[in-house]
Amino acid sequence: MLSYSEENHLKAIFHLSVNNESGVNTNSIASKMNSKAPSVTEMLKKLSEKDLVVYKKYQGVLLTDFGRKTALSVIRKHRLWEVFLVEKLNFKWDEVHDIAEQLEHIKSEKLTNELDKFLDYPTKDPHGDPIPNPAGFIKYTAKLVLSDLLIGETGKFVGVKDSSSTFLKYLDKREISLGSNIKVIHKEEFDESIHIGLAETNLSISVKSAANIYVTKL
Amino acid sequence: MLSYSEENHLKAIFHLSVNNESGVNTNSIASKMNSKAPSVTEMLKKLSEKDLVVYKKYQGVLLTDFGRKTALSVIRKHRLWEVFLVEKLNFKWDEVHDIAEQLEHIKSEKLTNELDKFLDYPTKDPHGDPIPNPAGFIKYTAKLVLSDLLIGETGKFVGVKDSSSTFLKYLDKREISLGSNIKVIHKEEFDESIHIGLAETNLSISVKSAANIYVTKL
DNA sequence: CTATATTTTTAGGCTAGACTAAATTAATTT
DNA sequence: AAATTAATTTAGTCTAGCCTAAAAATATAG
Repeated sequence: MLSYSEENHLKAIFHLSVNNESGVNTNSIASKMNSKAPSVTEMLKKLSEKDLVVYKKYQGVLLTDFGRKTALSVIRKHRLWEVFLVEKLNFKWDEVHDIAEQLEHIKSEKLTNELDKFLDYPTKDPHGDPIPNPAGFIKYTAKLVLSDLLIGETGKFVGVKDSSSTFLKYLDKREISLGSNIKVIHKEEFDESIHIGLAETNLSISVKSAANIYVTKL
Repeated sequence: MLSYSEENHLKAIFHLSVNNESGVNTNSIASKMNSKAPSVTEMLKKLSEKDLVVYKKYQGVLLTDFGRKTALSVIRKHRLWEVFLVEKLNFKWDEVHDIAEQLEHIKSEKLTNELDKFLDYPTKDPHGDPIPNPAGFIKYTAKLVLSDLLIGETGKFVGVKDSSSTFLKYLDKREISLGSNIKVIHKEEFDESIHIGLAETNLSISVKSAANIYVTKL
């Protein structure tokens, strides 16, 4: 039985492992966990004992298959609960993260699988992130970002990179919501800001924002 | 922000306070918590610091109004989650306790209240126990037990005193379920066992079982 | 009303998980 | 390639929550 802290470290390592085949740094884990490097080192030793990670002093850390599966089970729960909160309990997509951080640690396989069924086997969470299946398989889709589109192209808004509450509220205010079609009308040379067309309105957003918006080309 | 352990101690004290106006014993709390007396003493000091209980050395402990409200908020969450598990996720009433013990500590008032709304404001949990309202008000109903009924009387099964999984399974096997009408047909003098009539069948149960079955007289 | 038994508290120890400060290893610069 | 900088680990400390054993207070019995 893993502790919350162990599960959270596994999750952090999992997220940092993406595009990082060579081993995850102690410091990057600490910063993701809002803790300090010595706490991480200690935890890595423990996770290594339990065969959840492969850890060699000063060499960074990687998940074992077992560790990866465990991390994905936590992520699965997190994302299922997010769907539950938005679909069933009227939460907005910017309100669900902190609660899901708590719910993801509830231990009951039956609960997770019944929840999955109750929600009709969703494949994505409210931010567009894929939900791992019970076996720990996760279906990644190639990630294109709004700022990658050329002038004249249209993309469907399928997810956000940074799902901080402030960014999500920013999108809500501008009525840019998951599933909308977004057309790139013009790119400003001066500041690289992008003029976009939505169903009803046109507006201008910064590159920084555009780089946070995942789209699929239409 | 209270810890799980603090919340669990408050809950234990609350349950032990019923029919115990004069103060709850350290040992009884320890036994309910599966811990030892010194751990309880330490916790009582802390809860007292936080004005959740009134505690005087060697004199037992009682909840303050604030402590009582806090305990009821945890109990409210516990029971709402139990309803959710049974009504929405196909759990049996004997399977929900351990999971609700985890879910009851999730911190989000909005979550609790939205869940309440989603479940259509239930007043009882799957074992017939009343669900406190958001203000911490709990509506007790006078508790009559099947073994209190006289021969010829019929009661409606509204709850169980001991909700251990073994007892609940015992009831399921005999198809005695919440809401059933139960008629007392005969009481055996020898062993005080009770012959009862259900919708379809008649059967005989022990006094011990009958004393665990709450009914309202019809 | 003393003596014994029971209950509760104190004293001191342990583990998990965090931390700071210091030491060590690795990486980078010149 | 040595020196400096950065990253990581070790050493030692702290708190929460638990424990056992011993001491103290209360309750019970003769």
